[in-house]
Amino acid sequence: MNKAIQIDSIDRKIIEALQVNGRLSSQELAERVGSSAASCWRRVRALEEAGVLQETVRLVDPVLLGRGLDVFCQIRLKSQGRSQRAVFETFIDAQQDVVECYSISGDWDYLLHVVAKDVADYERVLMHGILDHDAIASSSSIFVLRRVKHKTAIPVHDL
Amino acid sequence: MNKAIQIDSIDRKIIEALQVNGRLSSQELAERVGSSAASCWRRVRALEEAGVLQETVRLVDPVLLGRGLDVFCQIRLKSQGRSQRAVFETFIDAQQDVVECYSISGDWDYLLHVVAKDVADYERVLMHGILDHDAIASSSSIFVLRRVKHKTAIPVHDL
DNA sequence: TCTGAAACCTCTTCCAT
DNA sequence: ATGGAAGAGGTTTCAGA
Repeated sequence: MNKAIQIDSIDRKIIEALQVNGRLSSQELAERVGSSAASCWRRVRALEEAGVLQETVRLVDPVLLGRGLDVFCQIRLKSQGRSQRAVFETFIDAQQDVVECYSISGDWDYLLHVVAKDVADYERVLMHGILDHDAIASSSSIFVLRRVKHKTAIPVHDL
Repeated sequence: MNKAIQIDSIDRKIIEALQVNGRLSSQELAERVGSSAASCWRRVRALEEAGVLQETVRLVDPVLLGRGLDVFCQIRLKSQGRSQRAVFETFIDAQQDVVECYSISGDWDYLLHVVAKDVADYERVLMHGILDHDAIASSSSIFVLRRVKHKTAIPVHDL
């Protein structure tokens, strides 16, 4: 991990390919990027050690798993002190229904992405889970009507 | 795809495990869920065919790839008509820097998740990319100061 | 539904370039 | 640093019980 690395155009293609299909073998990568399997294998290992390539995960269909409601929830804390924030973040980390949490600029302190079963379930998560926390002053929920685009791959065309 | 499926507690464990590590073999899955490799392999295939298990993707470190700035951008369209929305969504789908787009309830029509290099890059993406689009009436940007939590796995403990 | 075994693929190293 | 070759080891897939 965390050894500096120089990324060339072949690395770029490897990263691009693995972000879309994390199961490609060195052989398959080699064919796509125009190199050899051994070379690709070495590059992938180097990119892993540098921390560029992280976990391989399986994506799932939330609707089929009964988690059809996405909500973004903005949170304001009573105080923005370091300890207050640390306690809140530890608390959020333990909340299974909160899949993402960002510290943000502007009127609110945090933006949460909550994955709920339905509105009733969200009410439960929010009122009897999140908002029960002492540190929270107020919140505002943005309900997702539809996922228009949902990618995990970040662009690397301009390295 | 899309054949209805009954998910039992072993399927649940398989989904849980693959959401965290998408490279687990049938053998490894079998050990974790207390079943046989062949059985796990059949279950995984059934879950894939049902559409529950989707792609396997490799996650990357955005900072090491020069994409250290996340911004959430709320968009209001000039009109919410069907064709206006369709045109906008097609446009957004083509924008590499927009990794997520949600149609939302409330004061705004869409919530975009943009991954930019830095503030100057975001200004370019927003002003000379997104806001150039005719359909947009106004926008408001929420800058991410820090990723506190960022999971791709959704909870399945309560199926 | 499981076990076992065959066929297949992949990882990993070594070596010559 | 690269590509080719090759053995060890793991994975998929299909019989047969």
